[in-house]
Order: sequence, then C-alpha cells, then structure tokens
Amino acid sequence: MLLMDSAYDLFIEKGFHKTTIAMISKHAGLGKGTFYLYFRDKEDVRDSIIVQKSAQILQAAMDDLEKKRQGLSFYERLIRMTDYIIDYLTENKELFKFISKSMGMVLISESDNDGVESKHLMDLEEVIRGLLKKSQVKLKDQKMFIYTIIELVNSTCYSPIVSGVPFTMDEYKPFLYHAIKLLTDDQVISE
Amino acid sequence: MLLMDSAYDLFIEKGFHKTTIAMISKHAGLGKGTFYLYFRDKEDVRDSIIVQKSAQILQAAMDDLEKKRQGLSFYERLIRMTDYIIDYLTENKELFKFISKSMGMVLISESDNDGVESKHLMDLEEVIRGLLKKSQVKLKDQKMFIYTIIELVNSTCYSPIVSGVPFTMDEYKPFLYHAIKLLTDDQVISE
Amino acid sequence: MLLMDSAYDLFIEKGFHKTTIAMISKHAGLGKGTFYLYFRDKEDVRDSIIVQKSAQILQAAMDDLEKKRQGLSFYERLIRMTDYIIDYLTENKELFKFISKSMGMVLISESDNDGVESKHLMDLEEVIRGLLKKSQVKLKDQKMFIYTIIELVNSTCYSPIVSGVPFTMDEYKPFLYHAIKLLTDDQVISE
Amino acid sequence: MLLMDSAYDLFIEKGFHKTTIAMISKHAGLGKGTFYLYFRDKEDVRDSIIVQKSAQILQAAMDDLEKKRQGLSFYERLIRMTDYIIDYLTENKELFKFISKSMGMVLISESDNDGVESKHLMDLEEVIRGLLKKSQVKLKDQKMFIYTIIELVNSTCYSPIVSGVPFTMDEYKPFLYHAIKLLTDDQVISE
DNA sequence: TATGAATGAGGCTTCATTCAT
DNA sequence: TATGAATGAAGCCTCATTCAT
Repeated sequence: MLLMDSAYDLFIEKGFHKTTIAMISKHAGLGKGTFYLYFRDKEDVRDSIIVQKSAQILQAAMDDLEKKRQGLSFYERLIRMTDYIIDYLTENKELFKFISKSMGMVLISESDNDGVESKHLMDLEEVIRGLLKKSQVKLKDQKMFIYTIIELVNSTCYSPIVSGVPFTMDEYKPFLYHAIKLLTDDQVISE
Repeated sequence: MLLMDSAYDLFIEKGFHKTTIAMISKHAGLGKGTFYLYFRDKEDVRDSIIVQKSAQILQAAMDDLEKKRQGLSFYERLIRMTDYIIDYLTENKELFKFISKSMGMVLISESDNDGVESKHLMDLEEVIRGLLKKSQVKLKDQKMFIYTIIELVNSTCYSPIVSGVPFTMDEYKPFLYHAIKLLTDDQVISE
Repeated sequence: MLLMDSAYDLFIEKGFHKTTIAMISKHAGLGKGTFYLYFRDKEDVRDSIIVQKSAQILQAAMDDLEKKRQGLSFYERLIRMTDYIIDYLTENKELFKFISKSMGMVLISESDNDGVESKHLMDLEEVIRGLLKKSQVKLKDQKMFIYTIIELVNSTCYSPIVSGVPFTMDEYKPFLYHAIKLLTDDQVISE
Repeated sequence: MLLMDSAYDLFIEKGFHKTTIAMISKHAGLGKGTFYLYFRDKEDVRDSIIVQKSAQILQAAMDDLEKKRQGLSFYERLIRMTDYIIDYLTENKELFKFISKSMGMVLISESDNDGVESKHLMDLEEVIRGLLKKSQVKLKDQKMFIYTIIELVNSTCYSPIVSGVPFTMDEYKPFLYHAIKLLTDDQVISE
C-alpha cells in the first residue's frame, strides 16, 4: 500500500509527531485528500503499519522455525524464535524504535485503541502457545509465563539493540537466554 | 513549585499532548508569559516533574526500608522495595502512566543547603547497589542483573496496574516475585 | 427524479449546507459523477426542488378550491386557499423551513405533452388574480394588495408554524384572517 | 470594535459566505489568531454585528421621535418611527440586505441560536410598547398586533428598498401606511 | 518578576469537481 | 450514460511564543 510505505519511510526518518499528513501524501506522490480515502488520521496509518510489520516479523520467525523440523525442546524453539526476532530487529533498529515507541504510546494513549497492542500481543502469545503444543509441553502458569517472557525480552532488548547501552546485544544475549532458561525450567511440568 | 504542580494535575487529567501551556499557567493562577520565566517548553516541565516524582517515590521506598533495620536478606530487601513501589504506583495509576516511559532513567534530586546547590545523582541502579552492599552480597553479573530486574518489573507491571489486564497485580505478584527469586538465587555468590 | 428526491430528503434532514453532493448521490444509489450529468451544483438541485414543491402545493390548493364550486366570495376563496396552504405547511414544517426564503417567487411547472415541452409560468400572484376573476371582483390596488397579502402571510406564519412562537398557528389564525378581511374589505370596489 | 467593522465591510462587500476569517483579520490589520480571541466563529461576529446595528437604528429612530414631543397619536408615532427606519434602510440598502438575509438564516438555521433574532424582535416590541404607553392607548390584541406590524413592514419593504421591485418604496409607502392605519384603528380600544 | 494581547506558522479536514474507464 | 478514485483549493482552528508594559 503506497500510503503506508510512504508513512513508514517518514515515521522512521522524522518520527511520528514531526510527520504530517501532507508530507505522507506528497511523498507517496498523491494528493492530500487521497490520504483520507484510506485512513482516518495519522494514528490510523500508524496502527496499520504496526500490525503489518509485526505480522511480517512473526511470519518470518515462524518460517525460520519450520526449516528445522527436528525434535527441538520447547526451550530451544523459544530461544530460536527469540533469537531470530532479536537479530531481525537489530538489522532494523529504526523499525524496532518505531514499533516500540508506538506500542508505548498505544498503551498510554487516553482513548481505548489498544486494539492494536492486544492484537499484536495475542498473536505472539498464540505463536508461543503453538510452540508448546509442538513440543508437547505443559507449563504451570502458562499465561503468566508467556506474558512475562514477551515483556522481558521486549523491554530489556530495546536499549541494547537501539543504542548499545548499557551493553551491546551480543554481550547481553547469554545473560538473557540464561534467564529465560531458568524461568522455563521452573515452569515445565510434563514433556 | 506552583507551575509544576499545575502541569502535573493537567498532565494526569488530560494527558500530555492535550495539555497546553495556556492551561498550565491559568490553572496555576499565573499569566501565560510567566511560564517562560521558569521553563523552556512543555517537555521541560514534564522532565522536571518526572525527576521530582521519581525521586520522591524512590526516597519513600528507601525510607520504608530503613524502618526495618533487622538482618534481611538481599532478596527480601529487593522484594520489599519492589513491593513498596508497586503498591505506591497502584495507588497512583495515573502517575505510573505518566512516568512509565522514563522509569529506569537517571534521577536527579535537588536540595538547597545554605544557599549551596548540590546535585545528587541517584538512580534505581544506585539504590539496588546500596541494597547489595548492606546485605553483604555479591552477584555474578551485577550490572546485567540489576538492569534486567528493573526492566522486568517495570514492563510486566504496567498493564496489570494500569488496566488490570491480562491479570490483576494481585494475581501476578506471586509469579513475578518467584521469577525474581529464581534470578536472584542464580546470581548470588557470596553472602 | 431520483436525485431530486434524494437531495430533498437530505436537505430536510440535515439542512442545505451540511448536505454534500457525495451524500446526495450515494443516497440516490448513484455514483458521484452522475450528479453532474443532471445538475450543475447544489444550488441547482435546490432551485429545482423548490420549483417542484411549490408548484405541487399550489396545485393542491387549487384542486381543493375546485371541489367547492359554489358561489364563494373573494375573501372566502382567498382564506380557503390560504388556510389550505398554511395547514399543508404545518404538516410539512421542514418543507416550509426549506422553501420559505423563496416563497412568493416565480413558480415554473413543467409538463410534457406529446413530446412537446411547454412551460407554464404560474405563480401565487397569478393564482390570486384567477380568484379575483372567478369572484368577479375588482380591487383598488390589485398588485400591491396581492403582494402585501403574500408577504404578510408568509412572514407572520413562519415562526408560529415552525416553532410555535410567539404563539401557535391556531392562536394566531383568527387574528391573521381578520387582518386579511380588513385589508380585503378596504380594497374591493365592484363585486 | 476593529474586527466587527472589518467583518461588516466584507460581509457587505462580498457576502457572508464568501468572507473568510482570514480576510476579516487581515482587513482589520490583525493576525488570524486574534480573531479567535474575540469571537468563536463567523456566525458569532455576524450575530454581534446584527445586534449592534439593529440597536443603532432603533436608537436613532427613538431619538428622532423624541424631537417631537407634541401630542402625537399612537398611529402617528408608529408611522413616524416606521418611516424613519424605512428611510434609514433605504439609505443603507446593503445593511438591510445583510440584516434581513442573516435574520432569515438565523430563523432557518438548524441550531437554536435564535437568541439573536428574538432579542432583536423583543427590542422592537419593547419600543412599540413604549409608544403605546406614551400615547395612553390600549389594543385588543397587543402582542399579535405588534408582531404582525413588525413582520409586515420588514417583509414587504425588503424587495422595494433593496431592488425597487415590484414597486419602489415611494410608490408602496402610501399603501403600506394605509394598511397599517386600518389594522391600528381596528385594534385601538381606549385612548 | 509578571502579564496577557497579539501573532501566524502549521496542521487538520472537507468536498466540489474532474476524468479515465 | 454511469462511475468513483483522485485531487487540491479552501477554510478552519490551535497554540507555542513574543513583547511592550
């Protein structure tokens, strides 16, 4: 979608707030009014972009996992997927910046348009649940475990990936994956 | 500070973006121009407020910890402090919403002694380091551990506290504290 | 005419200014471009509607008058017609609101006979002149009298009919008709 | 008031709809934003202008009446005032056009901002009531009489004054005043 | 210090109108 | 005839910021 690509470019380049609808339309080579034929406002494109990009990443991570059909343990699958996403976002720092900032805003936003955020979370949750099923594993507190892992990874990796502080992602990865192992081992009941 | 209090009220009530400088000044009972005598712009007040409020919370949490001088373990101290802060933010959801993005950031407290202005750099990391010292404990990867705990708590508690989803804070606390225990036990080397 | 009906509905419902050409076309089940095949702009449809509706009312009032062929006096005919129109507009307040500014204007009715298009110029003045002829009555200042009566009725009845202030139409009618009687009696010379 | 004068000039020159707020501000030698310091929107200035101008005319008419303190009858006073206003509006056709059109619009307007119109009417009504008191006269249906006279004069004089059709004001005046005499004589009970 | 009227850049949004199909 | 995506002029309105007092 022409307008979404245009908006994405500008959001990445100038940030959400400094991007105007006039700029988005012009950059897309379209008239200002055309924007309103497809989106209600700037928030609307942003949400669409987040949904789109998130789905893309997730899909790629899953495709990658499919390649190795061999009997991996739940932890191995989880880490492989996490690793894929982290590497992807490291290659696309600006995308991570954008998605993270926006997700933060959605959460904070006054109006109840967290439909985006929850949809996004739900997708990831669903995927991890799939991993559990494939590995024939059950967890003590599945919902809380998944929620905790997602938030943990997302929040701890942001700064290392985006700005390399207080450590680089390479420095931090072993610690993080070890932490995930501790939490996973504690949770697994049947295999 | 009159203007900071006024701004805080309005940021909490209407959100940052929907609050105008005119509103802040008026609500403070001051003229619009007066605002610019004390702050450069809206971001400026916001930052000052975050610094102030964060320092207050941290100070209160530490004061609370001082009450119990008895020999608590590092984990017990850490949880007690965490618990205090979580409870405080639960009572002040709007404050949490407001400062959330900036938690973990450097906190600066200002105190005027005898006309001398001294600045204390004091952040959560520093505080936790103090806890370690008091408990005479050493960790394998101190810096990473502290970073991980702060991000973990901040990111996982946000949604439960602010909107009670996907679980209430009361439901989630046992899981979270157990996770912290796992990570702590794995890290502690000498006591 | 599909578009005129659609426009009429919307003008009545939302008012002229708040109705857009897009709405008119859509409500008519037609494409936006089709509108321009039949009308130049919004004013154009509005004028056509006014002409159509006015002609309808007048025609209905005259048909009603035809029913009673008995020898009515000029005043009786005039009042009967006035009364019919007032009642009609009371039943169709929104229509009155809409065409009010244009009442007293020239009305054009269009009829197609054998492919021949003939235009009848037919306005209220003409109709009243017809009444005079039928009643075999002459007035001192015919043109001024007719003009005055039309403006008087139109302007005084607007508010009572549309909003019932400063009195309801039922309260006001006796006064108005009495006033018309005074003016008529003063004018009639030969009967 | 600078902005009101500016708006008045432009409303008269280009009409209400074709006048923009930017034009009003610029013509007044002020910034665009300044307009909003004093008026909510275009309707707001228009209403203020109508109130102002109407009050001015009425005041002038009353001042004129004061000159002749001699014992005039109610009809004589009423006509003198009417005559003064008609002459004034004839000298200021554009003003009459503007006030009349606007009043028409206010009446037709969807929202209930007929506060203007009614205030205007009430003022005139009040004045005529004063005339009655001064002349020590009572009428059978005072309220209806006043309402009818105001509407009659306003609606019948518009076209003659503004465009001289279907007759000039000079041609029409005798007829109109005679009609007013008929209605007045019929109403007066005690003198 | 304190004020608040004035500013005008800047963004948003609507909608009549065109035109290729 | 009929369409409807695309256009962009046109207007609206807000609000951070300045400045004379």
